Amino acid sequence: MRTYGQHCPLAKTLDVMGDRWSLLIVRELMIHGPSRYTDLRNGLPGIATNLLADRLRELEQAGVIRRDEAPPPIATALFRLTPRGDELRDVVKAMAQWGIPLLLHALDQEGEEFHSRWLGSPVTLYMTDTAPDRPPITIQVNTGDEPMLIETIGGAVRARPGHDEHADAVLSGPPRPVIALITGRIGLAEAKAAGVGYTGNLDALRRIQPGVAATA
Amino acid sequence: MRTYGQHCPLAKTLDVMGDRWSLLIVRELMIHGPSRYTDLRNGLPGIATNLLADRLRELEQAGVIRRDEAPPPIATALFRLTPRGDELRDVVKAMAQWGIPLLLHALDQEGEEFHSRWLGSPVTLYMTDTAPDRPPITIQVNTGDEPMLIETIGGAVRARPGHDEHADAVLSGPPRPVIALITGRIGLAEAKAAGVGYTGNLDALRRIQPGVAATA
DNA sequence: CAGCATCCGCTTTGATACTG
DNA sequence: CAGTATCAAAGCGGATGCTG
Repeated sequence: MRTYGQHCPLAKTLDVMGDRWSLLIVRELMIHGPSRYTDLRNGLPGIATNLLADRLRELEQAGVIRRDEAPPPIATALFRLTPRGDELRDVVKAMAQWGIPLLLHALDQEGEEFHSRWLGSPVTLYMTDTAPDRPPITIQVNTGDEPMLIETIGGAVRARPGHDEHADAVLSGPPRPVIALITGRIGLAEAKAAGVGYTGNLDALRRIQPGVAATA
Repeated sequence: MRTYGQHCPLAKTLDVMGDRWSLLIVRELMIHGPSRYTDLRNGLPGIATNLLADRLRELEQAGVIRRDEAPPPIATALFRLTPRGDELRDVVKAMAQWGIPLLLHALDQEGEEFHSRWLGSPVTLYMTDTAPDRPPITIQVNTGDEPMLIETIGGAVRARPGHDEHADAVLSGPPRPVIALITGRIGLAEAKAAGVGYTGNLDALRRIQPGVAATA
């Protein structure tokens, strides 16, 4: 293993998690929960198969993930985060937050080929339900190629394709201002000016945006 | 530039900051402020000179750092974080926090060659003065090869070699439990059992430990 | 087919030497 | 001091093949 050889906590973390793909593997496990080798492969387009195997070994050795062999009859191994691996959530969140402007900028650049499912990463990585004890909420988002639902579930926030007649709020408009509004980069007024329409109660949105930092 | 090609804010951040040394350069600028090329080189033992030059170019292009040419007479360029670069503080902090156990583990392993100056990274990266409006505090730490002072200054926390007769508190003992106590991994009772002695008021310590997360 | 290991060409990194 | 130039070694991406 190549290390920085520095007695610094940041350098130590990079010694373990600084290799290419490592943090993205952790992201996959955070978003989707325990996953098979192939699930990870599908979620990480471009990774070489040997690299994925290498990384999984290294992360297991570092105590970040665990490989659970499934029971003998059916059986394919499942990879899941250890508690120690789950503690990387703050790291992933901080990096995801920093990346939101890059994401918005990329949307401006790369033509019109936006897929609604891309909402998944910003939402799941970046948002937390700050009031998990209150009734769950659902926000429907109409942007891009298919409607998406943003839902709270057990303190976390998920996004999945779908629609719901009884959503607490409905957002519609071009991807860029919609994402900027969702992630709190712009306010409602600015979003409206950029073509975002909504119905329902947007307090629901405020509940799942960062700000209060309910992680601690 | 090699990118992951994913529409995910984490992947976008890694596209920019995921290369080897990049985050450590940012760390140097966070700890020491605007720095010359040689200062960075000294703070990053092992980096190849061409890599440092490459990274500085890339980070400048990404808007993370700025290169300020000094005025014509004297003159050597200074590198400093842009506001956008300074926003990486949460990322660095989260990674540093995750790395504390690795640091402690490394101290157990690597013989007795501990240098007190290594306190610098954990302290500066990991701690924040949660009460910057109150009078500054000073904690003297006697561990390793030379006494260190931990001081609050303008909301930040620094560590530097030195001693102060009038420090608010004095900690003494073996490096491992001292660091664990400082970073809040263990409590006072456990630290005492591990050979840590103290005089003065340890409330000062509590003021600069994480917990309340005064970053937002 | 899932879960790798192997081989190969390319890119990135590391160590050192050299220059304005 | 602040880099550039050079070259070997390591890491990575892609394809392929092997094993249950």
